[in-house]
Amino acid sequence: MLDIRLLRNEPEKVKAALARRKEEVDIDEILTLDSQKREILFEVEGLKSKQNEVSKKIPAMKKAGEDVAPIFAEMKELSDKIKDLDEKVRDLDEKINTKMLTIPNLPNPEVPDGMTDDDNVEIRKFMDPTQFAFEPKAHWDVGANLGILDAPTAGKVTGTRFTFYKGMGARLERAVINFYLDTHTTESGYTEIFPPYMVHRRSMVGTGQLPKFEEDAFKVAGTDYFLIPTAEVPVTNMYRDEILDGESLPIKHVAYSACFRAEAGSAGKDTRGLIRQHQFNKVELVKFTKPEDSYAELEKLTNDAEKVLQLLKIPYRVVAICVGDLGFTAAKKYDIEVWMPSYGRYVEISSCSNFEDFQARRANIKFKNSPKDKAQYVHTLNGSGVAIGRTVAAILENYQNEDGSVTIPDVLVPYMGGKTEIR
RNA sequence: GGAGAUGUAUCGAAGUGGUCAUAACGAGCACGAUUGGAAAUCGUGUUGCCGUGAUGAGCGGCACGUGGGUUCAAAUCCCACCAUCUCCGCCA
Repeated sequence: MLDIRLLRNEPEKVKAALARRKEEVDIDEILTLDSQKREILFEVEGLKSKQNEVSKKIPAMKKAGEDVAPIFAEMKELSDKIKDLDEKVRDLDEKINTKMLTIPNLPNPEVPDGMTDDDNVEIRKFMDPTQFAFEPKAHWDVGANLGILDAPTAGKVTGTRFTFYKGMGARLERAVINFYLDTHTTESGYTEIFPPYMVHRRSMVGTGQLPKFEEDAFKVAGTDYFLIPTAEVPVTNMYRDEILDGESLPIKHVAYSACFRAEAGSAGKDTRGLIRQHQFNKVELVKFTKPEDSYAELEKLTNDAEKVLQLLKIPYRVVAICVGDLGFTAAKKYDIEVWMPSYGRYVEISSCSNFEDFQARRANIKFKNSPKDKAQYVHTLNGSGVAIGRTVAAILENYQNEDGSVTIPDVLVPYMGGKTEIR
């Protein structure tokens, strides 16, 4: 959420920033509602002040035996007026709030222009795309041939966009999860969290999934719970409505979770394989920082995510996301994309974002440097560190051999019970 | 799922309709006094949000788990919901 005072004080700046994203938001309408609200607020607060003043005198008057009936009548009138105006303020507040919650974050000025992923800018590369002396297969064929991935059975049991992992496939998924968690906790200093996979509405609003994108989420019937689309939601909301000690910042968490996405707008896209599933595994990195540190921390977070791919020796590149591809909540974002031979291109495996105070304002997460300081909003950041299913897909494709077997990356061998290949 | 209890500042906790929420009392924390230094002791200070104002001071409003209601007036009375604890039931 943006600061409404920013809208009041610098409406042109806000409009210009939103225009870069080609977002149509009626700022002036919000400002009109806001000034109406403040006008009524001013009036009703004056009336309340009077009400308080008179109420204080009543006990003494009663004690003195004075007739309070006329005052009661007068106060009743005042009280009714206050209730009426309070309701108007409440209505206006709700309208303003609803609109504010649907305004996306303002992009950082450094974010490149452009509306599609073609406009994203490559920043750096690790290794070259894998070269094969034979015709490489797509991971869904590699997995099916080895009997370790089984989409048809998932179709029978659940539906499309689900997969059974079997045998060494299941083991590989678990190995990658543990390798990522171990690396981020022991080498990069993140504290591990294992969060709930369901959250209530307020948490989804806190991180920005709601109210605008309800169709993307799975809602649990008969409850107010949503299946989490990413561990970012429960982990960020751990600190909702809290004022943190500045000494404790930055807070760094790593969380494994299953993630659930309705993929409402993706019909027909990436229908085969592990790339786009309704349920997938992900290890997520989440940071809470002081405002002045957040951009340096974004670089570090991106590097932390890259590190696991370097250790796995999978070719990847990092791109700076353009304005139009930023998503709703980010002020700046890097994607890490792995080389996927079946796609003949790089495919996103991680998004690392700085939300600045956009989520912190929604979720009301603040910090103080000392008890005397005024509380201010933290900056929140997160990034995949990284997606598990897409990692497994990348391993099956980049590490495949001509005979259909797959070599296990060295760093995963201990996690695979010493096995060096799947065949 | 059933029964009961609880929810007040950083923590414990008092307050059961008004003149004790500038929240008693105790502890913590910060600063000061005292001390060679410390402990102890004494003193002062110590929530957040909104409006106005300059992001200051000051002034006003709001907040006693959350949301409603009754009343001239609600921490206090009523209703609903949420969370925690205890017991029972069920269960991995």
